[in-house]
Amino acid sequence: MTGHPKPTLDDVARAAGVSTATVSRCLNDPDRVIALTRERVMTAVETLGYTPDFGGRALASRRTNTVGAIIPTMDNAIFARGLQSFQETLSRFGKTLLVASSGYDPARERQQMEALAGRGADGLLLIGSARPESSTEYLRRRGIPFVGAWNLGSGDGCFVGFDNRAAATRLAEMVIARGHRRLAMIAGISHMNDRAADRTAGVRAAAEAAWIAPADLPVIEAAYTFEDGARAMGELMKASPRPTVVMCGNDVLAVGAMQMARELGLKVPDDVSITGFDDIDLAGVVDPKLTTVRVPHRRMGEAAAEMLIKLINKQPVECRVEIPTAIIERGTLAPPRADGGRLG
Amino acid sequence: MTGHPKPTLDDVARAAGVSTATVSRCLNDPDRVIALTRERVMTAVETLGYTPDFGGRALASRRTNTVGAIIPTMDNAIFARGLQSFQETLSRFGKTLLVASSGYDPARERQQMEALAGRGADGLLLIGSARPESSTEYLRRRGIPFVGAWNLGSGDGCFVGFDNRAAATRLAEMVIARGHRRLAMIAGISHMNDRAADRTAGVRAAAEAAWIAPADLPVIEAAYTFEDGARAMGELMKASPRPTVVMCGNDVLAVGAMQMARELGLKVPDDVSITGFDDIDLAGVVDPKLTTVRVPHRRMGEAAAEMLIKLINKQPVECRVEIPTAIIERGTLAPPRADGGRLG
DNA sequence: CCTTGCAATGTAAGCGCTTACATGTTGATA
DNA sequence: TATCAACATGTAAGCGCTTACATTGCAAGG
Repeated sequence: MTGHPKPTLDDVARAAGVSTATVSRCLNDPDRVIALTRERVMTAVETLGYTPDFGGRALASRRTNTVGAIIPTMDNAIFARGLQSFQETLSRFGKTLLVASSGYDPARERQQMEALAGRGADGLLLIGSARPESSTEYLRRRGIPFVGAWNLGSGDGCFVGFDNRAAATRLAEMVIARGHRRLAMIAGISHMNDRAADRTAGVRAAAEAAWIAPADLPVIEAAYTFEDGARAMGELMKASPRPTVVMCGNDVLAVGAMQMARELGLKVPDDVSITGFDDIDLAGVVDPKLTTVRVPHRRMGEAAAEMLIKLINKQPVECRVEIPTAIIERGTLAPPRADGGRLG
Repeated sequence: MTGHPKPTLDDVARAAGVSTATVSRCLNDPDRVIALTRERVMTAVETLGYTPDFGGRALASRRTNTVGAIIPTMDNAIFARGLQSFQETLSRFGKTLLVASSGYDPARERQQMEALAGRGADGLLLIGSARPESSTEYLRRRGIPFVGAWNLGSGDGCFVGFDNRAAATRLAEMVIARGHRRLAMIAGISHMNDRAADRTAGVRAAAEAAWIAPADLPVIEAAYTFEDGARAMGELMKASPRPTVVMCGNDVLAVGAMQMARELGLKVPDDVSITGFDDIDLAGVVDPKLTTVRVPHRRMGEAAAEMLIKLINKQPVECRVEIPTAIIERGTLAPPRADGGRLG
């Protein structure tokens, strides 16, 4: 009864007593087949446990209805959230998502581009805009449209994302307006990560505009873990006089910094203020709740999907969609203490 | 210069002045081609921007070197971690991972099985063991090996995972040994989630063994968010007398519960003890640090990949690999207060 | 009763690749 | 020098599907 382990269209056709063309039509455009036949075919499909071979189908039809996404890492809630809504939107349009990760390595990203192109991706979602010209050139040559997300590129590609730099500037301005003059920053690793680099640049710009000397804005880069945030905070707090506020490149680092502050016996925000970036769930759970920048990932994923689909269909698109961010004031930012936070 | 947007093997062969067979060999088994020819071919590949078509290749060679994974949701750090190492291990063996998500819906899981089978997956990683017989039957029929992960199934399939039930029992026994007699539990949603169900069952078993009445172990199910954990905690704390300990089905719920405790003015662990499950990074960051069960996801992902590859290669395998868990004692579990936690 | 036209189905040519087999070219051996 | 491996490359047959085109059957119009 079990028969052939991997039935083909031919097997189904034979079992149903029709031609392969009819079976194919049943599967792709059922209305073109009379009900009686269709039923026979569907029964055969069922009993044989037939599943169409994607490769064969793609080869013959020259369509895949597949789009790819290359994210730096899967191990990061930030991308997961946006990707989820990207994928939901795609599937509303009958498209399948293939996800690959690059590990923040441009060479690997390029590899994955080729892998996805080879798998027939009609379009690609990439993160940010920091990549060699040759990579985008490759896609352009193959006629594969792509959109950069999570950031707004400066080049001529299509982007949907946040103005990380401007948001960081606004937050820093707010911090300075509270009276802080000795800042510090725990930034994400900026190498090949334009989001992290932009956030740092934004804070620096605000500091400069307020005549704060670079020496009063030390910056430490740290990987995306609580521990790295904590370690960086430890470094920063060794200075004398201490910074009165530590601005972090993301919420994970900020929470790590808060933990270290606690261990050092420093009260947040009385002894030191801390700010984050992203507004992940966690930001509302820590004590005190984190002052941060809200970054609406779901909306962005949706917008990115819509843009990409338009590009694939060669419809006209607005090629630069900015998703607005918002500063969320909670409990970790306060004016500096009157004594200026001197040691002892 | 740009030429054909999507060059094929034929184009490369023509450009290099060789046959398609030679190009194919250059790409798949370079040693079988003399260096001079190989160079010509590679140059042509380069200048044309050629990428092999996966569909064509799979069709002709009847191999894909692809394995699939179907996880309940991408939006969850728990799976991300294990999946990452699963994928790393696979790529050491030259295999590519395709990830799909089911949204905890068996019908959708089945769909994804077919999609991955159609894409030529040589094997599948599934989560847990709760699924209709017909789904596993489908895979068996098509000769696609699969392993269930994150839990140890009872059936005849292959599994690599944790004994969620036993771990929960051990933790509950420890809680009871500390003197707690009025427990409560905030469980994950158990519908179609054997991990959550097993953890609840484990706690119940320990309670029963200690002659704790079911009334002294109320259980509320809550979704995987801080907020749901907090809400459930709110419910539980209305009881009088209050439970002296709240055991949570995962760390996210536990942290939500801790937050609510704080809002209610309850000190953890003095007024109420809380335990988690999973030992995510966050568990070491909250204050006090969470007592929980460590679940080594990376090791599991690795083991799952190794098992699946053996199955694909039809090598003999130990079909039931248990990854040991460990209770991590930190700050949220203490003996109940002498006054038994009466209200007021 | 023979067209005509349409609907339902069949026929067969590839889609881009791999690979068994055939062919051509060496250099070593007899 | 003839013979024959051993090697480098070419030839061509599909892999499982879709689809343009061909065929068939049948109702309606002339």
